[in-house]
Amino acid sequence: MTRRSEMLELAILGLLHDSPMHGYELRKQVHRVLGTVRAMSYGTLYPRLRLLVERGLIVEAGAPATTRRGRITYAVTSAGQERFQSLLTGAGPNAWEDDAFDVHFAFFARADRAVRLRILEGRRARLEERLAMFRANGPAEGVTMDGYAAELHRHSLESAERDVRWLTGLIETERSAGRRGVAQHEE
Amino acid sequence: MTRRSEMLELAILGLLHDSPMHGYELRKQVHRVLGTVRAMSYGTLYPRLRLLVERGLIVEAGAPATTRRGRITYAVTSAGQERFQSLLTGAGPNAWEDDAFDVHFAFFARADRAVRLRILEGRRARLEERLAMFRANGPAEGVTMDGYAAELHRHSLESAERDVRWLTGLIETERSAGRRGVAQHEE
DNA sequence: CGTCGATATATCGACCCGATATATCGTACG
DNA sequence: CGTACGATATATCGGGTCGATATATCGACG
Repeated sequence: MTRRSEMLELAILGLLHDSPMHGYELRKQVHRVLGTVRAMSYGTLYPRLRLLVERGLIVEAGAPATTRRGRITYAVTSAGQERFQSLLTGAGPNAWEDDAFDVHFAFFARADRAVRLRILEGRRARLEERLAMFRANGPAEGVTMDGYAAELHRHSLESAERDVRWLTGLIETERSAGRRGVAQHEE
Repeated sequence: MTRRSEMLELAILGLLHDSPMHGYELRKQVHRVLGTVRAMSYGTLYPRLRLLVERGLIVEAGAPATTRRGRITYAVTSAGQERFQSLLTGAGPNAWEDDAFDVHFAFFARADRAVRLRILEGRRARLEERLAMFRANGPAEGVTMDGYAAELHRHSLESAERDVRWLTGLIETERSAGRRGVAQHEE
């Protein structure tokens, strides 16, 4: 299991939990959550669905009468539910990376506050680490940069700083909700 | 040549033009331009360097006296320069995508204004297209979204909108510089 | 002079992407 | 009706990327 394939598995299991569907529809949903860029190709999705069936995490669940020819509807099994939970709540440093973070975040309603805080803080730490590295070889240092390279550097820095502020706000919300014993964002 | 490999080739040729270097240093520079996320692994870089040598776009150029054992310094050939220019200025829709756009932008000083404008406008159009798709299946529509999914959606939208404004500013600058016959950002 | 972390290249297996092939469904139009 | 067309839907393949690992040298420090 690579980082990427773990993330895709989490996305598939999480979306199928919301409601059973077939591959084509599933991919559209992944696009919705992840954006067009980081989403999954058919060449990845269909083989993976079969693999998940083999491993007993999902099953073909189409009611033959209502199912159009050529369509295969999938649903999560209880083993799949467990796998989803362990991927979501047992999230390690893999979940700090860009695309994996988004998928985890999208399913935050199904994780408790401790897990949410751990992922948010890990993500923020990762971004700050990257910011430090990025600032270290800015245009001020020995590195030569023309106007465009410097502008790109500035803009990237600004975007990352904005994301850090966003995360800080979310962390603060989780913490204050915890203090008051209120779950503000629950489903 | 896939989209990704074209982008990596552009990055390698462009960075080696600035100054000859060996693979390890080259990768650090790619990291600097692209950020840690979208950069290139060694398993991609080293085979590609050898391929570029085979194709005559770069040469091993280490002065044996000043070169540490085990180091191979590369420099662009004139064929490599031409390839760089054709990749940069002949940029098609591939250059509208996230990582490819960044690399092209980093080398803008070596493209003329017409090319820069074409890439900036293409990039903006791609982002706006994505924004439209993204807005279309927001939380308002039939799609059910809990608080976290909605928050992710909102934040992604905001980031993309910010990038569009950034591009619009850059386009305006290029246009007004053109009108006044001034090349503000030139090296 | 010995150890340790940074520098540097090379290679391999797992597996992801993008393109393509194939077929069916919905529907609009004469 | 029927037929043409775009959207829906699954399947597969080759090219190529990633991440891990192996190997070895350099520089600094005590």
